Amino acid sequence: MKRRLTLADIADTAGVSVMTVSRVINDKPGVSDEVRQTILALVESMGYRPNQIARSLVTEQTTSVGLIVPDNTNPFFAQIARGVEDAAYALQYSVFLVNTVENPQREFDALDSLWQKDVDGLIWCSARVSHEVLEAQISRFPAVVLLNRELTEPPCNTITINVNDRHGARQAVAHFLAQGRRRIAYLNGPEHSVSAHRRLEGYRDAITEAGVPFDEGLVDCCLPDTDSGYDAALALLDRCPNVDAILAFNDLVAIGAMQACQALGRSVPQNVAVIGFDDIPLATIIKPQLTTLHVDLRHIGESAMRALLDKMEEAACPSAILIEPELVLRDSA
Amino acid sequence: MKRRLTLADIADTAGVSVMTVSRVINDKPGVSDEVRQTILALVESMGYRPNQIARSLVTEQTTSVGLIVPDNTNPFFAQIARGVEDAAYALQYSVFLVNTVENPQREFDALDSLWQKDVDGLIWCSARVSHEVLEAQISRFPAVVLLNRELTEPPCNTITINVNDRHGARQAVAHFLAQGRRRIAYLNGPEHSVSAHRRLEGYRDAITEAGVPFDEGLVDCCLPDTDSGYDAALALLDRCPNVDAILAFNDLVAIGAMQACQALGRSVPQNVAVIGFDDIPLATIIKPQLTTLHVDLRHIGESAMRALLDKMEEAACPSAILIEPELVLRDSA
DNA sequence: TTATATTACGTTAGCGCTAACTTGTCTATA
DNA sequence: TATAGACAAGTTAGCGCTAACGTAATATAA
Repeated sequence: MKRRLTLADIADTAGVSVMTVSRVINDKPGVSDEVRQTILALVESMGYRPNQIARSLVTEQTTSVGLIVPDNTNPFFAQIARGVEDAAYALQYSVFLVNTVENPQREFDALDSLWQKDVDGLIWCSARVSHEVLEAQISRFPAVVLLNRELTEPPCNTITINVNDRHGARQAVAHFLAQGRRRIAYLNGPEHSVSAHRRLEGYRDAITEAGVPFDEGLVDCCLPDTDSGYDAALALLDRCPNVDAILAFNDLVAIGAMQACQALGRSVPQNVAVIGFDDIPLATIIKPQLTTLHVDLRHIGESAMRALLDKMEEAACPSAILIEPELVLRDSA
Repeated sequence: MKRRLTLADIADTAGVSVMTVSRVINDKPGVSDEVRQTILALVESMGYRPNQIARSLVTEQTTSVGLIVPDNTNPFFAQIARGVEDAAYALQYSVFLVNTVENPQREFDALDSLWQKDVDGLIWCSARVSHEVLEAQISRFPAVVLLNRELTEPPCNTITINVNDRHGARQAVAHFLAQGRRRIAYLNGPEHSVSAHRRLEGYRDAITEAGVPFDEGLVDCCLPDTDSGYDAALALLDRCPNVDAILAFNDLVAIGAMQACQALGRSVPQNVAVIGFDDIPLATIIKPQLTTLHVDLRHIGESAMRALLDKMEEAACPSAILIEPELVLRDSA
């Protein structure tokens, strides 16, 4: 690796001062067209690229953002990450990806490290920390987009993006009820997940409003993956054999639940109807195809990145975005 | 956001020079235990964290690496990314994630941007660029791990990690042959993929060595996703209705192929046996469960990151790692 | 005792860049 | 001709940190 070219190298060969080159590089006024062309040609032929580190030190901008997700192999977050990265590329930003793997220590370390790296903004998905920690951390960053987390008093530098989980869960339950199903179970997600709480609320409200008594035994928690969904559904069907519908926290849990039904000889949707959440690509790949609440995850990722940039440019008022999920009827319900 | 604390702030309140604080922060000798403890306590209570940007400018190290993948939503790369990030976390490094989406311009821009960000190393998956461009780019970085790409004269700063694609494809074909199948098709991946070429070689060699004539009509290319696999398989089965086995470039293509078989009324594995490649989580989720060549992707990601760090620390000799895939028999073949 | 090493600091300079100010030149206007 | 204004540069300083060197005080050796 040869020594990196600096502004001074270009300036020397062009016979001008570093500032003149800097002005050209940053497309700023105060340089004649003639000199500008000369320098531009030199930059091209010598292959000069500004050192972002040095630039960052003085401008206090790094053109990079942090993206915190629980697990990038979860298709839900993979799609969001893809959307964020696509938008970041278009906006000339770089993305630090960090997994928390549902581990508080690692989430904390992630925040610390991103802060030390001086990111211009942070997209924080499914923060599991307490309210106080959340606010304290947010205040350390210039701008933050919070996904799947509400804030009673959102700071100026923050945007929240939430899926209308309550409404989504209600739609699913309404669909079950319309089919005449009454023993409707809910396999919920992680205990500290905000989405999980909201979906549970929607489920309970829809059930009770329809005059069906809420039965704690029909609700259980599990991790948001296929295996956990499988285990939880197995236990559920053992405990309450007359269940005729399962709403799942997300598509992965729904798929696990369908597999459990099949393993127990219950056919889907005849004996047990299943509805998932998110509409990940897998939903149309498995058989029976999964009825689910569609959310355009890639779009959410892109919006998150673009909204973050807006906040970075002018930390105006706080703002909240609510995404409406849409029930997509397929084969499982 | 309040002003960031600097070394000088700590030094002032401690009544020492910045260098003394710097020595303590970096755990270097030349400070008495007493002063060291005082400063450590101050750092703790004031919540000081060094500014990585400033540190990077002088040390020319950023403790961050770049990870280039075609598409992070592809489970193959998602698993690898997860492995890389896990190892990076353990090693106190941060990871820039960049997608190329099979777009040469974007791949080029990604490299440029990572270079400007001064990453300490680069993990480059499935590089699609020409040999010359590859070598030129590698020479710009302190250390590079190349995944799925071979190098005739690997530079000192490079490690290549490859899956033994030829052997994998041979195993699959051998399994088909042992079952008495003779009309064995191969749905290959992207044209510029090195893995695709190697798997094709393994397929052809195994076929011809068994005395079965190689038939070009039984080979086709497609993008490495389910939809493309579906379309390609549909066309294939239309062209050559007597196909009795399909080897797919990867699991996603294999799943698309299975769906195409089902759509055409061909049962898997009775009429057509299917074998995939990679063993992504999906392989055990779909029905029939996919027989495939298992590769421990997460482990590859972790190894890549650790190997990269080794290279960064001492750019000794070049090295190459070869991963042996293992045929996992399930239901599809 | 004097010469030499060792320890525990402090001082200076500079990484590559940009913000803010200064200087010089040319032109337009009274 | 004098004078202000516009433009095209150059000069200076500093972002926060660390490498390299300097220095004073103490410890060790001859």
